[in-house]
Amino acid sequence: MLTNMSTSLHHRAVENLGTRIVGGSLPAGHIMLAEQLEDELKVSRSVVREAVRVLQSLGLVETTKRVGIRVLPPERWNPFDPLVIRWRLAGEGRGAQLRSLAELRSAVEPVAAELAAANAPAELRQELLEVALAMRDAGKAGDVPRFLELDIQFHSLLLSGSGNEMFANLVGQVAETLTGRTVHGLMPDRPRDLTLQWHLDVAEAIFAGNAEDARDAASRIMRRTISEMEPVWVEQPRVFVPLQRRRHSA
Amino acid sequence: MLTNMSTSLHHRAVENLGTRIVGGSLPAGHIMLAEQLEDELKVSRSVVREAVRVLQSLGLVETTKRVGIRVLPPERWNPFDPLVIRWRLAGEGRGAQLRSLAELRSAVEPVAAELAAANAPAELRQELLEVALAMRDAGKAGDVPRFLELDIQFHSLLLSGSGNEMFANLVGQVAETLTGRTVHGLMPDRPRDLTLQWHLDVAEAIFAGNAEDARDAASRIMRRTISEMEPVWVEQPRVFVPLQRRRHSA
DNA sequence: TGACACCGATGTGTGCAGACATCAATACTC
DNA sequence: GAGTATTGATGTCTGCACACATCGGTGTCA
Repeated sequence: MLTNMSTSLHHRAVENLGTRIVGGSLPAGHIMLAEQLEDELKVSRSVVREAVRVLQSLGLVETTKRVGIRVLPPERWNPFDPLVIRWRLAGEGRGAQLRSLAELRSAVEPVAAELAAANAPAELRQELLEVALAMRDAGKAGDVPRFLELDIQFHSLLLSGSGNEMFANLVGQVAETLTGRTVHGLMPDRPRDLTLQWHLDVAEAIFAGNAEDARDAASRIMRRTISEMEPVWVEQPRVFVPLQRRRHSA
Repeated sequence: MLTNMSTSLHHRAVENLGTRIVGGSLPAGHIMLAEQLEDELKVSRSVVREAVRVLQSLGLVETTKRVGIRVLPPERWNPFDPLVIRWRLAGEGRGAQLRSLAELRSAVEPVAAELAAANAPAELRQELLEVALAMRDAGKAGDVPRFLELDIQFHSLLLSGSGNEMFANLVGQVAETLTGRTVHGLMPDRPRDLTLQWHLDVAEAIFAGNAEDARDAASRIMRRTISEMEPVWVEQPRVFVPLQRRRHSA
């Protein structure tokens, strides 16, 4: 072992291969041999094997005896896995990934708001309201970093408050899109008054237990968000997978 | 090695541990030792280590030197992974899992319909229309198995037609909920006329490129679906995870 | 005497090397 | 062309060395 630093070899191997596959430099159909990977990554057989097993569970590769380790096409990847999402965001697929996430958000958040209005515990409703108020203050003051932080917190609370663990799990991805939007300079210098008001509307409706209003206000935020972000993914080709048989994975 | 049959040792090890963890017989915080797992599963270290690595990538366990392999609480599991979903559906969490999936569907399908109306290729729109018509026939004839098959095909086409790979990836899970609903005897002997009509409405709106109508009709289907399935998950406690820091996974 | 900081022993995951088993694609035989 | 043998890759097992977090003992100081 030559250079060991803070991250395990396994981790680095997964990261290396995952990035290259998702990034496209290892195209679908490309075949690698375990032994070749040992040489290339300068690690032992066990490290390679454990890494390949993980990539296999993500749907990035499959192994066949007498053939080797075959890179699978994107349709086979698990698009919900945090690793895959991160790798896509870091590479060529960034635009398409941001669009997918934004569309997913636009679908989920209104329903999450609806569920939160019906089910969220009292403290969470209270906190949501406070965050919305703080967002308004930070927004009107033009404090962009603070606003971003509160924005993430708001949408995290919303998703958690739904009581749906799948929704709650999207917190990380939503944070990613929100920061990405700011980093890409897609946010106006000072959040629009309407946006601030809609966030307050969501929080108040949830606080009051009004599911329909919460959903409608959240929908408005999502529509605005989508329209603001569209410039990022213009001309990203959509992929229509022609009714493939889904495996049970493995 | 005593009994080797059709599935690899690795696969069986993952399946064994995954089922037990998700099923609850290995509770959060429980600590296992690699050596102990070798004895228990009657496999070698390499098999155990590769299996543990996969479970780690799913968020089911974490490993710590000098401590062992620790089972993680459900909030840490990746709720979107097909394996985790399958294990949950097979065990105690079945009700809660079905609810989560149904809520996710109810969020996603209307947006998918909207996107399909705007983007789907012509052949897919055509096929969707034909399937909807066939559903009507099978429904009126009271042919339940045929109807289920077409229903799955309809919703699969809808999700694929959105051109969003995350939506498209939900096909398997949606099929699971649809069959589950039928198996659990939650379907009326003969699908309601309104349901059949709404499916046709969705197909026609998408065919005509009318996004709003497609979304509204899909929403109606989803509301009906939720209300029909609610009996399955009555009294399932919701979990509100209190603003936990999401790791970058690994 | 008691509390605390230090430090080494211990045990566990991590990584390595080499062997044999298994199985499917290919080549060969008839 | 069908059946069989070969071959080469992954699958599995094992013994070893290392890194390092934890625990317990020891020494110091108050």
